Amino acid sequence: MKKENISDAVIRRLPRYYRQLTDLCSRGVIRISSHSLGQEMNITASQIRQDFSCFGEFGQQGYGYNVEELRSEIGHILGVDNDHHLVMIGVGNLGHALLQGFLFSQTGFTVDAAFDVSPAVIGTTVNGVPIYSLNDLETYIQEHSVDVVVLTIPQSVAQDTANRLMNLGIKGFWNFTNVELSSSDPDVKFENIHFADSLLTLSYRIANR
Amino acid sequence: MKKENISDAVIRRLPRYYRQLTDLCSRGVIRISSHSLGQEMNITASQIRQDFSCFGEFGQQGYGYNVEELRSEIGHILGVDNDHHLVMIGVGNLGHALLQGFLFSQTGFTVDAAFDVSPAVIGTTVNGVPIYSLNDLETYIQEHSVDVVVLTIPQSVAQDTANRLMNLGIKGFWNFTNVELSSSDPDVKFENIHFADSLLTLSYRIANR
DNA sequence: TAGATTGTTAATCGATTAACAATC
DNA sequence: TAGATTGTTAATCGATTAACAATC
Repeated sequence: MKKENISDAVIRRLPRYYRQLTDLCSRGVIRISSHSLGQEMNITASQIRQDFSCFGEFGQQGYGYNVEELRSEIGHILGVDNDHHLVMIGVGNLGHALLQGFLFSQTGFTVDAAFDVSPAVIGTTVNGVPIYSLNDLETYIQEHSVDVVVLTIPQSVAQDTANRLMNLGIKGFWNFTNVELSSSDPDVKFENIHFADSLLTLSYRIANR
Repeated sequence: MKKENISDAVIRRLPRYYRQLTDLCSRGVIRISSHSLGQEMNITASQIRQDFSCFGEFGQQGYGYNVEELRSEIGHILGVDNDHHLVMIGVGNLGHALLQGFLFSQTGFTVDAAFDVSPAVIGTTVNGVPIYSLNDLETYIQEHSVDVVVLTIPQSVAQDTANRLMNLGIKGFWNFTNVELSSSDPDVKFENIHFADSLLTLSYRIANR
């Protein structure tokens, strides 16, 4: 039975399922049961069936799940075939590294442009992505369809820049600044990568085993 | 009452508390109640008191918490004053960006060395951190105390490299490869930064609001 | 003292796990 | 058909929230 409200915990497991299924595909596995999938992922079979059942009926009794079909269903749920468009704000070391190394296309995103304040990079291209002046942001956003912005800018300007982008109608933020961004509009979504938080939890766990 | 088993959910909130308290400190706030802290962080006062009570009694009835003191207590719990030592494996775009931009010292870590296979970077220094050949890994680890390694290497060599490091006794992995690493030793801790997983959850949420 | 706020116990809520009828 | 495995309902477990006596 499809559910109305999907919990955050379920959503966060979806990319892991997708990753595991992609791996199974590449290993040539055709079908898999919730039990075997659970063994590989350290998740109970019950949870797997519960999770999938939030979105539909993808399996077959007595058989299990077709790997390729299930992968494609979960990809669809995650929106990898939605042709999302993205621009990057801030092309410092980290922004540069993402443009060079992160496979945006594998998650269904196209990077159309990047913006920075430094004359040294404005007008150049990184991995095929043109870098414009942050002064041209308003014009650009009004003329293009942008689903998500990546914030790879200094902490100090994070909330201000986010506000500027929200005023332009941006509703998806992939936030790499170590700042908790917020909005009064519940339709605006923030996804944070907090490096420091992550390393601190590791610090805690190596000190408390 | 101090608890024996701290749940993962609590641990993951600690760095956020630490961040918020650092901010309060810098704003000159001296004391705060669980209620006001909760308002600022969008957490119930109950949860805050529950969380803190896992580790001790840091507040005072009728007063609340001393911001600076509480910050220091939580920092101590997280291990920021433990003088953890860290080496980086793989100095590509991302490794480079982290060495240049991430403030390791703010989380109590010292980066002593980095390793790579590329002759172009071996022997050089990035932000004061010497880059050695991956061939010298064994010797180095045996001669130095290393608490955590950062894995910023290609997916394809992730698990093998991790195994090699585990054999050398490394028990803390900050893993930036999009691979689920595992170990049979429960004392080995992995903390993953899965960029793709993060962006996919954002993709899901902008498509389903 | 009176008001505020803690730490903790009890109640509620939600998520995970177990069980099982349905059925391929 | 018999065995396997699903989707779903019920039971359990754990985490969050509410309530309150203790006390600064």
